Amino acid sequence: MKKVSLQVIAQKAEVSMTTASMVLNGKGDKHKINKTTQDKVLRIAKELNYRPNASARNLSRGKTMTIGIIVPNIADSYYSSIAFHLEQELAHSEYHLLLGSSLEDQAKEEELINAFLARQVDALLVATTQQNLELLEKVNNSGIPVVLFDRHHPNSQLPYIIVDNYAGIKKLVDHLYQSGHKAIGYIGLDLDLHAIHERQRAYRENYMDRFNMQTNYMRAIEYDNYAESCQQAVSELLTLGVKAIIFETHYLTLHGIKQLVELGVNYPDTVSIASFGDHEVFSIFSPHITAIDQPVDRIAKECLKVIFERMTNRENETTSKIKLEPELIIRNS
Amino acid sequence: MKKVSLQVIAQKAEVSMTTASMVLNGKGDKHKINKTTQDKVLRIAKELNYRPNASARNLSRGKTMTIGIIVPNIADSYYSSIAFHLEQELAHSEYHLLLGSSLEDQAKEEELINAFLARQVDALLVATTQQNLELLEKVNNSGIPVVLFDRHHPNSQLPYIIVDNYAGIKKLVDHLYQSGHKAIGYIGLDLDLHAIHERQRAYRENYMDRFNMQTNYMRAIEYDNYAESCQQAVSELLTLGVKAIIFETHYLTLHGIKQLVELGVNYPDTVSIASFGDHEVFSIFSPHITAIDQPVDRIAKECLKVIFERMTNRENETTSKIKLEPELIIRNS
DNA sequence: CTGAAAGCGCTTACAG
DNA sequence: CTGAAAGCGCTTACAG
Repeated sequence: MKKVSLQVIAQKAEVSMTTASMVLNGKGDKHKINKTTQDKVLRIAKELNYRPNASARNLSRGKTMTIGIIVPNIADSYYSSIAFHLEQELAHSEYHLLLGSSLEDQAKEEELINAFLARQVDALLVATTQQNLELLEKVNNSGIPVVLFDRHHPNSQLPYIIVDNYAGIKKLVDHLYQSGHKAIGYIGLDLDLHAIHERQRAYRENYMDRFNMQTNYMRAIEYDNYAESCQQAVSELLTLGVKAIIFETHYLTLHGIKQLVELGVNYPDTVSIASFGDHEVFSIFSPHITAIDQPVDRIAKECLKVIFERMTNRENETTSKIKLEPELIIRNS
Repeated sequence: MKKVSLQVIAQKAEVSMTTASMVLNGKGDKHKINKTTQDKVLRIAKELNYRPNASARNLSRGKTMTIGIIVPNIADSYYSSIAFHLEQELAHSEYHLLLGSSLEDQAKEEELINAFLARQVDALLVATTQQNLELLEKVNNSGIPVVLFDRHHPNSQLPYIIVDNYAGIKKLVDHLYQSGHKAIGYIGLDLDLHAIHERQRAYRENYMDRFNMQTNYMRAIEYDNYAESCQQAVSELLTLGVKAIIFETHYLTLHGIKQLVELGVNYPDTVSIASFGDHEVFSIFSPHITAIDQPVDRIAKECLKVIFERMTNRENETTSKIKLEPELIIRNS
């Protein structure tokens, strides 16, 4: 498995590198190259197991056929399944994904953006911390398509694909209320993200304000040690006599359940629970957990659609802003 | 954000590209370049927000600072957390991960290997389908370090990091037996993987053979529709009067539980369950699930260690074969 | 201490 | 129909 270069192919086929290159790039017909010549080049390339050196190709084409994707945490099932769907969509293209986790950290995200740019990614997909929006806009304006997904900021002009966070929580609140619950708690994160603000606003407006609640059943906990904080918040709300709890993310739901189990509190008998964000296991363990489903496959598809549109029609500056309607899946929690 | 190249930096700093390049690569001192000159170059590069073009650098260095990782499915929590740990370990290096899912498919895996090679990855990490071992060995011998993880084949000379599959299942069998179970079922996959064979052999030798079991409580189901098949297998085993079930992977366990829940079969009262492969939720929902834990962080660390050793000491041809001892976590299932 | 120049392996206008 | 040659943006032996 010696490195076989275009030059080698050209020599063996007794043609110029130009010809070899054209044939191998499928431009043989376009350049009206002899069928026989084409076949010969192709055959030799195959025999020698020729793999064009992508670095060289990238350099001269100015394209790398790679898309950078930055998420808070690739170990999070939500993000990993988006990555999976992206990958599947790209499977029969020449594109590949370069992966990075920001851990919700501004500096780390910035590093990743810069590193990916240095690597000349053709596009950037980011579930952003929202703290590098300026940089991302510069990048986007400089010609490298940037698409935000999962999180965006209303003041930013960047294209995005998100789920309607407000609507999602509203559905949860309405569902619980209609099920007869008056004391509905909410456990969320204190992250400064628009998505989070929207979810919390939905809870406030559709529950607290609407029913003029006096007691504050809402908790916004620290992201850094959300596991324990979440469990503690559950206990607090329980003490306050809450009869239902909405969790802002699937992993908060998981930790909330953990606490209920540890406390021996029965759900939904003693307290109902509902999750923004579905999880594979919510329809496995008993009782099944009511949740807002975020359509990962659609998110992935739309992201790529926007990217490829922007990569082809440079003129088409229609900033695509897509807000998907999340679905309420009523189960028995 | 115009593209600023080395040339631009060199001009502004009034030095040659050679000098600029050396300084920016931290080789200024080595080449005894004037402190003042160095500062000037560095300052200008910073001002202009210089990002060296990685394609060009790759081409001339013959290195890409990227590691290809191929897993069966990045949406699988086990693989995504390995990817996460790899990424964290690499966070302060210049390395990044190029990601691919093979879906247990030989052709797809081969495509990924070839595509990654064309992209000149510096190393390849693969949880292989075991069907491209020859190719992988060629790659490895050609100087690009290949490390298998999670799966390997005894006949292959490739370095690997795996967990002791045999020991893992043995621990599960022994644990269940010591807990008083005589009728222990086993639900696994019919994939032709050494890891799988080892697990099944452990069950056969340490349970079936050892206790001379007449009835076959073992099921090896199709990977392609494992969800339904697994649920069906659970029902079958239950009918046979099995009092405990060992699941070969964490996702089989999940689907097994789903079936028990649907059937209204109580665990561990009616049937005990144990999982090869831990999962975040096993210690959340009640009852907690007894499982064999595969140390993802150690796997990630060892993979990189082997890779970097091989990348630095080309002579050191010690094929590293590491088998990690998996831990039995006894919970109440 | 610093620079001119070759080279990495492709692609692609240009010429014939 | 096909080729010679410039160029992509770096790195690095070599020379001084």
